[in-house]
Parts: sequence; structure tokens; C-alpha cells
Amino acid sequence: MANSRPTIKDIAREAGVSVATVSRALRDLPYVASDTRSRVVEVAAELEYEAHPQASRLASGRTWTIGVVAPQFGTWFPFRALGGINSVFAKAGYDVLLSMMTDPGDRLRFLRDARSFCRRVDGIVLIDTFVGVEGNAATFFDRPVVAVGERLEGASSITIDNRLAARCAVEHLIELGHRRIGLVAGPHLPDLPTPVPDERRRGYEDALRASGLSVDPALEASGDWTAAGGAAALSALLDCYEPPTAVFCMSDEMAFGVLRAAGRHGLSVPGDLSVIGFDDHDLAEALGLTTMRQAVDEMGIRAAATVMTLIDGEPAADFTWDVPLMVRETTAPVG
Amino acid sequence: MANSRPTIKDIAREAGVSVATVSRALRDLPYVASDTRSRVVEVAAELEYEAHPQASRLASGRTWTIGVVAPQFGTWFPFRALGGINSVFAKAGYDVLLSMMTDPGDRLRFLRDARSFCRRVDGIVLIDTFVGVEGNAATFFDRPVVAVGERLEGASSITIDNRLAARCAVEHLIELGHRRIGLVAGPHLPDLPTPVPDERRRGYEDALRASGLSVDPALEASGDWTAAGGAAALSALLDCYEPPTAVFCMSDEMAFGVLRAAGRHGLSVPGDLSVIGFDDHDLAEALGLTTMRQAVDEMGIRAAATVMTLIDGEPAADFTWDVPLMVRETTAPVG
DNA sequence: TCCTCGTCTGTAAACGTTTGCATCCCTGGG
DNA sequence: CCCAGGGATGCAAACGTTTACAGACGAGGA
Repeated sequence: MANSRPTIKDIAREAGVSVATVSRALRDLPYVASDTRSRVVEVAAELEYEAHPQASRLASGRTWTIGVVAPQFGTWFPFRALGGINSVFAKAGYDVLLSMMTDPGDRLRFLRDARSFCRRVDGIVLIDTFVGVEGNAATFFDRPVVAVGERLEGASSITIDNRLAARCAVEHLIELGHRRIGLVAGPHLPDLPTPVPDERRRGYEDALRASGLSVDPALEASGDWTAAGGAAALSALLDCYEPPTAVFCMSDEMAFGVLRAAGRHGLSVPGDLSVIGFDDHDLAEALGLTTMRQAVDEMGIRAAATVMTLIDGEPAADFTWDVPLMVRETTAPVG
Repeated sequence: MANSRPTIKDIAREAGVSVATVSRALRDLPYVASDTRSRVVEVAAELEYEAHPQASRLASGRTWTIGVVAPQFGTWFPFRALGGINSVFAKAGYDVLLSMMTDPGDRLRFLRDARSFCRRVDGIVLIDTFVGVEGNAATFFDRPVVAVGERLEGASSITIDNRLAARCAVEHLIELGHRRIGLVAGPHLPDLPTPVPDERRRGYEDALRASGLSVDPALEASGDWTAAGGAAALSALLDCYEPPTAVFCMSDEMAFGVLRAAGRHGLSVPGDLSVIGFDDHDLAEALGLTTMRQAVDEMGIRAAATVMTLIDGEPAADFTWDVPLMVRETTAPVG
């Protein structure tokens, strides 16, 4: 205990001023003479002083902490977003308090514990949680809230237009001359009320209808959001009386499974089958997968910046992110 | 401010006791009469009281927070570990404070900020950071430290035997009759002093030598730890005067690139080329990749449990995790 | 009867900041 | 020369807990 860290009192004594002046000087508040300030700063540096976080938080009411809620399932998207989010807050001097949801059912646990969680943060970032608060999110959590990948009343939302992006993907296939286009769909997970799969399905149908193509239920299979599911889905589609020449997958992971299954069925990609995914997964570029790019890290960065502006009292604003088509090597003109 | 959360004083007044008694009652300390305790608990529940975290932390000195340091690069391993770690701490009532390193150079920033980081946590978990503290980690950070995937003096380490696991992988290929076995190596990253690639290389060489095979530098190529790098590495190996019939990749991501490159070179896997990876990446099972399984989530769980025992004053202990061989569909007897 | 001991409870002093308020001093205008 | 005004500083009261210490009380032994 003898060599304990210096407190603000030590600085005050050493610099010959009061603790109030030290506090003001170190936080760049006005009404401090410039030579006093520099002396205090110097002494603080010399003694390697750093304010005790808990104490300043208790006194000021600010926690300088942001709560980030991320799902552990669906590993790729949230981790990427987390990286972007963290980089911003690290620079801005905020701590990041993490709350991960192990499975969709954890949403209930999170809602139950929400009050105590909020109590230790200045703001909240929700990543793809679909946590389903009723009413206004900002008043429910009693903190500024930003949601990434989902839309929430009372919160700023950083989203993409899933319907439009899906439509673009399918239009790419249509432009290549494909007429029978399969859909590898991600199902609704139990307890996870996300509109995303519905939106992407609508985009798929939009594209078909706009080109005068019919929507054939035989061309749709569920891929379970996993690569294994994607593989199974392709097998199902190939059993069709007239198999597709191209498939749109609602996620890259499912597309990877489709690519593998195609090889096992003796189909060459893109020669016999074109495949387009959705996400631009880490591995998509290296594996040559044509896909729709979700710039998740950028969205995370924007989310972090937004929650900080909300804390400063500015009004909420939504952002919709572009989803560019990344043409690579799994799509080609119909053979 | 009128409808602010109740404080311990409100509970005390309502229950007709002093704040000290409330504090003791709610924390299950001894010397509280059982009817007093139940009355306090009842009032607290009624008023939805929850202790102000900052205040109790200031008074007690315990932060009930664990700092987790994870690299943002190499996305798969740390995120998986994080999931395991978080699940344990969430149950135990600890907050998880996240510090991510954006690139290997960030290690220096982290070390510089380490003192203030430590100040807000009761213990630290390092995931694959190779942060390179000099001397004893526990005294450097002034907190209990557990390292996952790396060995650190003064810290508990949760690691695997990279050399042995690599040897097992290569022995699997040898048992299948392969004699020319390529190595797709991960390079040293600048500023990242990890012994892992060296250890895995040694394991590769161990296996060859133990079977009387020679170590041929022409059979080794760098895969850059990425799928794209893995693909390039295979191309290089195939330029060899006598190409390998099997390759061992130091990571699954590189192996995915190898699989793709094999297809482009007209080689069938495992018919013409056997491929074995390392990690058991999320996609490995679905893509049928034979690999060495790192049970990262389990390691994370163990790390979290260990840091809690260290906080309780028990001595440090290391754990070495088994790395089982997962035989799937990319390895077969030499053709 | 008196003393001791153990249980239960309350009082008040930390914990290390932030911040409202009072004070002092100096400058410039009348 | 006097006074107003504002910059610079200090004092002390929060902030909401935890905890050392002391006191009250009842039971049991000498």
C-alpha cells in the first residue's frame, strides 16, 4: 500500500494548488491560468498520475463506457463490426463493455438484465441482435442506442436495403442470361424475429417479376444459414425436374456449401452453374465468390461515431449503406 | 431527477434499518438476523434496487470487471475464444471490458496504455496477443493474467502443443502412404514475435525425420496466413520438379485456398492431392477439410475459470489442450 | 451478582473524484 | 479614486457505496 498510485491530492500538494484546480487543469476546463495548468500537467506526468476511473465516474455520473451487444452465433458479421466499433471508441477514450448473446434465447436474458447493463454505460450499440424491445428503444434503455443491421424505433439504425441488394444480385444473374434461378434461403431462426430473410426473398422475387420470369417454389430451398445447409439445399434444387442454371444464396457461408456441393455433383462453377452470395465474407474474395458486399467494418465505425453524437445530445439519424456487387469468378453467362 | 433510481439509503429508511445493515444483508455477509435480512431483501426487490456499480467499486476496490485483449486480425480464433470467455463471466457476474488490437503494431499502444487498462479490471485474459511484456506478467500488469494460445511468464497459460499437433497431422499423411509432403507455412508477421510457426514447422520436420524422409526446402512455401496466400503457395509447390502428393497447411484458411487452387490446376482432392489443415475453422467441417482441431471455445472457458481462481488467490497453473485429428474428406491414401 | 463473549446493529469515516459557491485580486472605465 | 466585472483559485459538499469500530443486548459460567 505504500507505493500506491498517486491521487489528485498528491498532485495538488506537489504543485502547490488545490485539488479543484488540479481537476480543472487536467480536464482542460476554463478558468485556469496557463502557467498553473502547465505546472500541474508537469507534476502529473512526473508522478505518472491517472485519475481513478471509478471515482471520477461516481462523481461525474459519466461512465465513459459504451455497451456493445453482439450475438455469438453468426460469428462473422458481429466480429467484424466489433472491430470497427472498437477502433473508434479506443481513440475517443471510451471503454467498450461487451455483452454477448450465446443463442437467440439469450435475448430474453439480456432484456431482463438490461437495466443494470444500462447503468454502467453512456450509450449502447446493438449488432444484429433483434432484441425486440417494445416501444421506444432510447427510453426503454434510458440511454442513446444505435443498432447495426437492424431497425429499431427510437434508435439510430445503420442498415442496408436488403430487398434492393438481393434484387441487384438476382438481376446480375438475369443479365448474364439466366432464366432458371434458384434461391438458397436462410430460414427464420426460432425466437429471432428478423425481417432479413423475408426482405431478401422479396428482392429475389422483385428481380424475377421485373424481367417477366415466374416465381417457382420448386426453385427455392432452405440453407439453414450454414455451409452444410447450403450444400444440402443445392442437392435439393438439383432434384428439380428442371434444375436451375444459377443460384442466389442469402449468405456467403451457404454459398460456400453450394460451391462444394456443385463440385460433388460434377457441376463446374461457373460453367454449369453460376453462384452468387451475400455478405462478402472474409473468405469470399480468396475463393472467388461473386457476392454482394456488406461493408461491416465501415458500418461499425459509423455506429460508434453515431452513438457519440447522440451522447452529445444531437438528434438520432439513420444511415443506409450501399451494397455493391462484387463480380468475381462464380458467375458467368448461361452456357 | 425525481424518479431517479433508489439508493441504499432509500432501502434503509423503508426497511427501518441502517445503510450498513442493508449493505451487509444484500451481500449475504454474516451478522445479520435472518428476519432483518429477509425484510431488507423484500424491500429492495420491491423498489427494484440495484447497487450503483461505480460507487461500490470505489468503496470496495473490486471492479468486478475482467479485461480481455483480443487481436482484430486473425478473426476466427479470438472471436471464438471470446464467446467462451464471455459466457463464463456473464454467469459469474463479471463485466467484460474489451481491448482489441487493430494490427500487430497496436501491441505497443496496448503496452503503453496497460497501466490505465489494469486499473479498471480485476484480472486480464490475453488471447493470442504475443504482447511481449518483459519480466513477470502478473507483476507487470499488477493483476492476475491468463494467456490463451501463448505462453507468458507469470501468467497462467492455456495452450496447445503446436509441435506435437503438427507432427500428428503430418504422420496422418505418412500413414496414408504419402512420401512427398508439402508444407504451406504461415510466415512471421512483422512485430509479432510468436513462436507458433516455428513450432509447427518443427513438428512437420519431426514427422518426416521419424519416418526416414528428408526435409526438402523445395516442398515448403509461404501461405501468408490467408486463403489467397494458400492458393499462391500451392501454385509454387506444383512448380516443383517433383510435386507433393499431400500438403500440410499451418491454418485452415490457407488450406481453403489450397483446395481452390488445386481445383484450378485440375487436381482432384483427395484423389490427386491430400490436404490437411490446422484449427478446425467454422467452415472446415462443411467443406470436408481434414484438420487438427483446436477447441478454442473450450480454451476460452477454461481461461475465464482460471482467471477467477487466480483472483481468489490460488496459484497459477498451466493447461495444455489436446488437438485431436479430425479425419474428413480431403485426405486419402496416396494414389 | 458480575463478567465475558458472541450476535446484531448503528455511526461515521473512508474511497478519489467533480463541482457549486465564495473569495481574492487585478484591470479598466467613470 | 472608486467601483464593477471577470479571471483565477480554494473550500467543502456531494456522489453511493463499503467497512472499521463501538455499542447494545442476551445468554451462560463463575
